[in-house]
Amino acid sequence: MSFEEALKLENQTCFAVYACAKEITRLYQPVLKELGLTYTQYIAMLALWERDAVSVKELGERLYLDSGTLTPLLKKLEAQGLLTRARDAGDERQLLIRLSSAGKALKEKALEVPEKVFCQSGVNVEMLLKIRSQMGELMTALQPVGAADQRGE
Amino acid sequence: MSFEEALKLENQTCFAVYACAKEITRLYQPVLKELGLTYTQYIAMLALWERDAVSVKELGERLYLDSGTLTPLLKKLEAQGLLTRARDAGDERQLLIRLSSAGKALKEKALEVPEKVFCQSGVNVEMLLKIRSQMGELMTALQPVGAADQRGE
DNA sequence: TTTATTTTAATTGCATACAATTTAATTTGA
DNA sequence: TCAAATTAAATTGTATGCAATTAAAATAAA
Repeated sequence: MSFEEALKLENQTCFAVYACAKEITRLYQPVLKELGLTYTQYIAMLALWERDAVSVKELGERLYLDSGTLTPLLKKLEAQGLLTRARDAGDERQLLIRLSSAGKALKEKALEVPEKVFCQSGVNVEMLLKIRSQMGELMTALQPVGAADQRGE
Repeated sequence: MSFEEALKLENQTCFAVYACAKEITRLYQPVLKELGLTYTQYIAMLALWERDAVSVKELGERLYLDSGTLTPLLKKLEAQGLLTRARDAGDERQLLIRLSSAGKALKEKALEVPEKVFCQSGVNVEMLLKIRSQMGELMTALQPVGAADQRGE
């Protein structure tokens, strides 16, 4: 591919992924609105439904988000009564996020989200699974770059 | 897959794409910093290098961005001297975006961006092409949903 | 122990994103 | 023609997203 071709928008894999990510969150939006959640709030709740009483740091590592994003987001979820934020008694640096009963209860309503979104999309299961595995491959291919610093390389 | 499994973070294709998109822009960031551009500004310039003197609307359709995002972004690029913003004489509603000589000249420096980013990533060409075509498929599968309104369905 | 370093969140500042509304210009229709 | 509807940007308001800095707490090291 020529340098010229390499700059065309339609040839950018980065743009394809970027555009898809936005389109996907757009698809979720109306469904999540029924739960009173934004997309980012939804994935935060997904993480908490899997593992409760975690620190902001752990949550951030799982969601690839830092405290700059999570602190205000978690404050909003706290204001909605879905979770509590309290310092860890053993290590006051850490803030433990715990689901409230309302937060746990919301999971029941969320159970139908994946199917609803899937039905609204024109995607079949095979494509979905293929994409997920491919994104996983891509992520592991990209991650070492940033992770090298942490390992001191 | 059970409803329970369907809510696990690692099973979310949406999250996989969302996380990859962020990781990709992170990868571009240091390379684009040398050009004085953010990722979104970069894809806007890519579009303009392909076709100059376009309206905000046309640019928005190609980038999947609306005027709420583009107006401030284009004002910044104008302030950097990369483009001009002027109403279309034929239709005063439209704002025509035109590259300045500096904006056109920047393309030369940008020619090496794709390769630089590619080399920094641990991705091979095959994976890249496969992902791009898959994202294209996904986009067309998702687009009809939103596009139906425009077609009046 | 007591200072230096590290760790964890919060904060600050900047740049998106996008829904909803507003404004100005153009086109449609009665 | 001229009011109604439509279109294109800009604006407003809310919610991310992240780099960089700050503050507080814990750990390491001298």
